[in-house]
Amino acid sequence: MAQEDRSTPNPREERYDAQRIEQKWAGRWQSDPTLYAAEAHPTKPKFYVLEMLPYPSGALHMGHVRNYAIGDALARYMWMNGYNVLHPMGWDSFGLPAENAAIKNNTPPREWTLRNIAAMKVQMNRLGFAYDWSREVTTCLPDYYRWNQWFFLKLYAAGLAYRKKSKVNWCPQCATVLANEQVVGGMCWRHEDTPVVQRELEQWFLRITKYADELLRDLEKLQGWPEKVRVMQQNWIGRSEGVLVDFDLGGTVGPAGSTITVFTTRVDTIYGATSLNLAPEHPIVGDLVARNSELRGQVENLIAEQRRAKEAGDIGSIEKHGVFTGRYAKNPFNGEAVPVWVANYILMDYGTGAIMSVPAHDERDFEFAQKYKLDIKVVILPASTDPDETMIEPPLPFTTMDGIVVNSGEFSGLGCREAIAAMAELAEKKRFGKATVSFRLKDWGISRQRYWGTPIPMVYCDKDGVVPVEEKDLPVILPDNVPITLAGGSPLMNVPSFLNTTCPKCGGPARRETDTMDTFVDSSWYFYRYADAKNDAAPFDSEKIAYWFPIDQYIGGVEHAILHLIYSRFWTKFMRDMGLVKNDEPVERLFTQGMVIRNGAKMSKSLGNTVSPDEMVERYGADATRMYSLFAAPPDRDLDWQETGIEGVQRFLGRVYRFYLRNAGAGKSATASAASTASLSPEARGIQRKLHQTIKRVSNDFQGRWHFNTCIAAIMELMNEIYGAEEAIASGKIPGALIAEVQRDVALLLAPMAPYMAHELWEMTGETGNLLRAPWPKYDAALAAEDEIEIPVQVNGKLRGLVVVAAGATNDQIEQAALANEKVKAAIAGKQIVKVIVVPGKLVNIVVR
RNA sequence: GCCCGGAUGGCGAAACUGGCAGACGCACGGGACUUAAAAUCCCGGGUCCUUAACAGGGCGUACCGGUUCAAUUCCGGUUCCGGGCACCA
Repeated sequence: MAQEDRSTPNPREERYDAQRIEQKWAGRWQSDPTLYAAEAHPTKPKFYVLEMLPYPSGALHMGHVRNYAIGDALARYMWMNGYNVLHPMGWDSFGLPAENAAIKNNTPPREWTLRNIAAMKVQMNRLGFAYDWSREVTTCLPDYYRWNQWFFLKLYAAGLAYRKKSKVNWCPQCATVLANEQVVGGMCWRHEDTPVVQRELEQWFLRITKYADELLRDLEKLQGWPEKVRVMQQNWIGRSEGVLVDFDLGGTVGPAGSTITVFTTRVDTIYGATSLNLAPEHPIVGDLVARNSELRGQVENLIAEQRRAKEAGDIGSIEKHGVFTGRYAKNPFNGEAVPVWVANYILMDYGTGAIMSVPAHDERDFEFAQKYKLDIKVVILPASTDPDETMIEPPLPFTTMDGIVVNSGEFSGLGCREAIAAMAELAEKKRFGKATVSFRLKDWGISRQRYWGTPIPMVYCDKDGVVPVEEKDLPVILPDNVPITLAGGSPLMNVPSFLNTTCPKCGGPARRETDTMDTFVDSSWYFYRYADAKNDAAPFDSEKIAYWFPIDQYIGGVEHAILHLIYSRFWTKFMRDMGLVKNDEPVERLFTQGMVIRNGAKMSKSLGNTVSPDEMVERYGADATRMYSLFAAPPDRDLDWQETGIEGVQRFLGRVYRFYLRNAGAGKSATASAASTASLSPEARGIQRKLHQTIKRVSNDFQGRWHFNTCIAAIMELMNEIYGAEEAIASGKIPGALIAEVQRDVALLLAPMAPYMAHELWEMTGETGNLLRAPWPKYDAALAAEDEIEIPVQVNGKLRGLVVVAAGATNDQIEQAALANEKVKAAIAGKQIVKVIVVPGKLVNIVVR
């Protein structure tokens, strides 16, 4: 084999060959499992950085790459800043797609899932993400899901898991139940075209509503979360304060009682109530219409209509109508009898399913009352300092809270807010009502009639009823070889060896629960398991949690702002109350990155605008792929993927690489060590200044707002300056020691964003130590400072000239220089100077007349 | 309807605290190197007007108005785009 001649540059060497470099380092990194291992450390500060774990669909998509590129950059930056970093990864690996795949390809869900995990792990490693794989969590394996079951038993024991028959959201495509949170505009969150229907089923619920108040209140603590997410959760919890008031129907009505309790946030308007409107599904409606078949039919129609509207997602826009029951109810405040109606715009699942209708002061009631010519009684007037003006009739409906109550007996003359308090007090005293709080948040239905999930560890015994599995008998193993169909009902019902068991109480024959858990249970606490992933005696050791928690930085898509993040918060609060953890909240700082889009639309298979990470890595390398995803837009904004953009980043990396190649051994050949600033040539001083300015900009962006696009731009500027100084380098005006310093620091600055390149460059400079443990470069403010600065001079706010002054010039000196400028002189010639504004170091504005 | 974002060249974007609008990159045009191409390196560029050219001037950050010596930035109003919530009583 011919030896290559070293005196002539080999063109293949000059080329930046991403594949060669990245394969080499990937091999080294994977052979050292301790490289990214985190351990509790006595002196180093800890930093737990976490990205949302993926569902193992089989391949990463660009959204993952962006998410993980951000997290990895941060993790590497923190390592280099001396932190003990925990940066784990895992797999949200239960869920329906595995069953669909099983049917389609005749592959068992477990096999399909584990194969996908293996494939995606290869992708992640190829991309160079620095995860501590010794802490890997795979939620579909018994060593994880047994703790789901364990937690379920604890929740059950605490009265926070309960079973009830209820109307549930059913997706015909998934053939299973959905939580309220998974219904998006009446459609299944997974099948945008499939309307969700209502079914009545026995379901397991978790009592998240017990924590509703705390979940709301603690949002205040989450100052490290995006405002947007906090507002979304606040809306979702939907707390509203109101008053319950009992209206008496007079005499016996039926099993559902003889009073109707309404919920209102505007009890101050109760003297204006002119009817009482019930949800069609309100239990008392049946009693009210029992003796009238015509009415019964009409109510049936209302129920059907409401259900249809709910399924179609357009409840909220249907025309209001209703039927009069022929009955009257007594307003306990003024003794008036008001007609009782059943109306299609009243919902059973909010408040009490019954309202008092106040047409004068509620838009919806107003619309309803107009249609049926019901009375409209004004009881609120505009507040005014002028008593005569107060009597002006407002345009109806008049819904303000800033009004004065009138025609309301003893309450007349009060402001709305005072009236609400006084009326609530009276209601409570006279025992026909009380102040209360209503939430939009509902308990979390976790039963799924599916195979590929955590079995709910409960048993049904004819003698003892519902009995929990004993802790020592966990895990309840999900059996293999289960025939999967998408017909209704859990596939586990057809597995006798699973279904038939013995009662933990009496030992007699019993049946297992065949429903499995919502996969959001898995993701509600997985990040705790990372802290102690191999523990087989407990979900985790509380001391390890105390060290690592809360998560310092969580990064993921905003699509999880409600579901995953509210369940996780709930789970943490429950674990805290159990005494397992000390933190009230799981996540200190949350970052939600923007979507990756292409041609202005979200990437999706149906649009055919997807970009494959594998293809990008193959064509441009992992570094270019990662770096482009950081460069193309600030991380919180949507990113429009453009093929030509990634080429630019690749070109830049090549440019950096060639700079090192051409100046190999710069440091060694240098005779002088770090030359003193005074002795540097102007060219060298320019490079030195730019280097320190660059370190400053990059460091600031990492610490502050994470605008990686601008820190990459800063490094590009530095390289442009270096290329511009090529002659000075060749002529020796720039000392080797300075070039070596640039090379060292640029390798470090690139390390979080382009780790392969950074490691290669680091090695090229002759360094042998682990780059991740090398300290992040420090800038010297004095070296970064400019000697002289260019100051724009404006005349009447318009740019008229530029003057160069020393960096420390006084305002007087700057002003003199500005007035001496020829262009400025011309612009102010013949005019009178009114004022001269000097902003030190920034600008001069001369105001003339 | 309510709440939250956003709007800057042909494109992605920058301007962090009210102080030169458009850094950096893409695409494009020109040049160097090459037999040629690729790669690489260098240069150019918001827009309109005046000019043979050198230059110079006007306009310009969605739109209208305000505050200020000075506004992409602050205030008031409007439009469009994206997201969340929605007969929630």
